[in-house]
Order: sequence, then C-alpha cells, then structure tokens
Amino acid sequence: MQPKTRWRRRKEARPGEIIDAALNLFVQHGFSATRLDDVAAEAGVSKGTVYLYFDNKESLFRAMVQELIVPVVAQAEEHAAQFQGTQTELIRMLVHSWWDNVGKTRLANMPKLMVSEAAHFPELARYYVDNVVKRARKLLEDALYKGIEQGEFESCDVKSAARILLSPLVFSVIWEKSLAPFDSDDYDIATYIALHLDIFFNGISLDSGVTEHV
Amino acid sequence: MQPKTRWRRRKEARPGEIIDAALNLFVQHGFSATRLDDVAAEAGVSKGTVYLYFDNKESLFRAMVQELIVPVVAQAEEHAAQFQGTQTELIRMLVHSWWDNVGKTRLANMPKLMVSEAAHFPELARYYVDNVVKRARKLLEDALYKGIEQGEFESCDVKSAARILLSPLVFSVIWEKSLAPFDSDDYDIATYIALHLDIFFNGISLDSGVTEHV
DNA sequence: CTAATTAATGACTCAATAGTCAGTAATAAA
DNA sequence: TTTATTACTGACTATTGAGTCATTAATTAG
Repeated sequence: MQPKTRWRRRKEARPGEIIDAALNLFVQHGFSATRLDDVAAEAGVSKGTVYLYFDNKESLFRAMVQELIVPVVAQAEEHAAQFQGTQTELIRMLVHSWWDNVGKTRLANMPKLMVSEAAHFPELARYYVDNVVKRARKLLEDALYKGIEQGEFESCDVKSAARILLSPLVFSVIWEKSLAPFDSDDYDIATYIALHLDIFFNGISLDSGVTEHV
Repeated sequence: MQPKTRWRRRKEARPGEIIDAALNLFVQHGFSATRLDDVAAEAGVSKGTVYLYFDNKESLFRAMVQELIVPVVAQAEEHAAQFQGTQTELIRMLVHSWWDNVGKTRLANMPKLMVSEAAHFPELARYYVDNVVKRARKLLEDALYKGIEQGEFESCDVKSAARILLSPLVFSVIWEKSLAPFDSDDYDIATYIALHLDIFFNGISLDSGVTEHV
C-alpha cells in the first residue's frame, strides 16, 4: 500500500489541488495571513511546486477566484434564460438557487474575502465586480423590468430595487463568515430570506404606492 | 515660529492622537498591512512612544474601536428614548441619523474593518457584537414590537425583520469602502435608502399579509 | 538498460516589520 | 542653578514568510 516513490509527477492535477488548498486557507485566514508554506502542505507539495505553477501569491489568489466563481454565475444566467413563469417566480428561483449553490457551500466565503482584499488587489476587484456582481445584478434588474412591464410590480427605481433585493442575501453570508460566530443571538437564515422576499414583493406590489422614486 | 525644542512632552494628548492616526491607517490598509512606524509618523511621534501608551498593535486596535464607536451607539439610544412619534417615524429617524453620524463620516469604515478582522481578534469581535450590533438591533426590534402592538405594522418575526431593515444599510457602507470604487455603475445612496424604507414599510404594513412567518 | 528530460524538492536569501531598550532631552523639583 | 524625573527617541534584535535555485529523483526516450 505504501508507494515506493517519495513523490509522483502529476503535472495535470497539481494546479487544481493547489487552488483547492488555497481556497481553504485564504477563506479561513485571509490573504496576507495565509502562508504559502501552508498552502503547499495542504496541497501535499512543497513550496517550490507552488511557484512552478503560479507566478506568485497574488496570481494564485486570482486563479482561485476565477476558477471558482465564474461557472456559478454562468449557470445562473442559463437557468434564468430558460425559465418559464412569472418574474416573481423567477426571482424566487434565483434567490433559492443562489442560496443552494453559494450560500450553503464554501463559495459563501467569497464575498467576505473579496470585500476584505479589494483594496489590495484592484485588478482582481474589478474583475470580480464585472464578472460576478454586475452579472448577478443584471439578472435581477431584467426580472424587475419585465415584472413592471407585465404588471407584476409597481414601477420604481429598478437599479436601487435590485440592490435592495441582493443586499440582505450577500450581507448574510458576509455576516455568517465574520461576526456571527461571536453573536449569541442566532437566527434562522431560511426564515430571514423568506421574510425578506415576502416583504420585498409586498413592498413593490402594484397597490403599494412606492412610485415616488421612479 | 519654529519651536526651540525637538519635541514636547504631551502625556495627555498622545493617546488620542495615536488613536486618530491608527483609525486613518487601519481603515485604509487593514490591520496587518498597517505599519506601526507609519501610525507613529502620522501621529507625529516615534514608534517607541506608541509602545509607551499601548501594549502592542492589537491593543491599539482595540482602543481605537472602543473609543470611536461606543459614543455613537449611546447617543442613538438616548435619541430613541426621548423620541415622540409613531414607530415608523422613529425608525426613519434612526436610519437617517445613522446615515448622518456613521454612513457619511469616517466611522463608515468600521463595519468593513470589523468584518475583515473579526477572525483574527475574537475578543474584539465579541466586544463589537455586544456593544454595537446587538444594541443597534435592539433599538429596531423594540420599535418594531411597539409598532405591531400599536397597529402600525403587521405581526411578523421581529428579529428577522430588524436584520432585514439593517442589512442594506450596513451592506451599503461595506460596499462603498470595498468594491464600489471598482464599479462603474454608480447609484445614489439617498435614493437607495429611501426606496428601501418605502418598500420595507409597505411590505410590513397591516394590509400586506406577511403573517405566515410569525 | 542507459541517457535525457523535467517535475518536484527544501535549504537558502532577502526584505519587512513587530517589539525592545539604552540613551537623550524636556520639564519639574530642590 | 543644579539635580531628579520621565516623556520620548531611534537604532537595534528577532522573527516571519515570500520568492529562488541548485540539487534530486521520477519518468520518458533511445
């Protein structure tokens, strides 16, 4: 069962394994507090090997972000494009699938990590905003526009409304991964999200009178 | 005009000046990326002087947090206690005064800083949650309870509702201090807050039907 | 089986910075 | 004016961790 060799040559598998190790440690300790020696150890290689596949610590960080999040956004866009139903139902579907694919997984750590590190990695921050945030917002904005056209929602400032819809979701994962462990009052996130959606849809339903902010 | 002396003895003023310098640099670069030499320089003293008044870098960080935020929370509590008017008006007042005293000032940097550093400073995180977050939530929860009793709002899960009310506000300052500089779509925060309050109050008004989450 | 290639290693260098402390100069006391 | 006190300095130490590279060993080619 013991391998005869001290190590194997596994050119194909290494980058993925290193990225995976990096994700675990970067989300746990942040960028600067993560030692590359530890990333290497977690990936089962030496530090030299990390430098064989990535130029430096920052480039590993970037690779990790790109690798992990873009597929999720793309999948959400496909789901939305194929969706049959009212815009209210579409938004509920997007929120719940975001929760299943991001909120409940280790990807839930990304928003806090990006917020914390944005100032140190401007190029990466721009990439994240363009490829994740803007695309996510656009899905919601499009649904809100259509919903207004189709008479599901009161006319209102759609760009603000999309942010209002998104904020409590993103904030909840940031909170969970930062201060929640120190908060003795716990709460049920499923109830929180359900109530948020109910208040929001009630708030923008046609009889609501939120027209002053068009 | 030139002072004859190379430096002055100013035992009373130093700690405050050092805390002030620390705030400017910690919020700009984060905790670990801030050099104590730079804090000292910004405060107009040498590094040795910083260690005369604070045990170490962490203790300076804690002093800064305590010094700056607790007074703001205490003031909000007083305002709320003295308030005459409906609970809807009270909540609107609290939100707007939070915006004036936190959102528009350099204190707006605190949420992002705490979220980023919480994992490295568990004791400080607990202090912040207990002395800032819980007290802020309590103000809103109390207003919502009273509003329900007095028939202003539909009965609902008050703890979740208070978080839903707070999230978009806190998130907006975190966003502004992190990724917003990389986001070309800008938006007007005043419009966003006004719309949030309108949607929220419409959403929980008596005719809304959000009763299922009691 | 032997030689050539290259994936992988880990001891090393180098830079950055938290924290120390012996010495200095401003102030107060005698 | 002289002496005692102490706020303040800044050069120093100790540590940490990013990035390098000469060497080693797994694999492939001949």
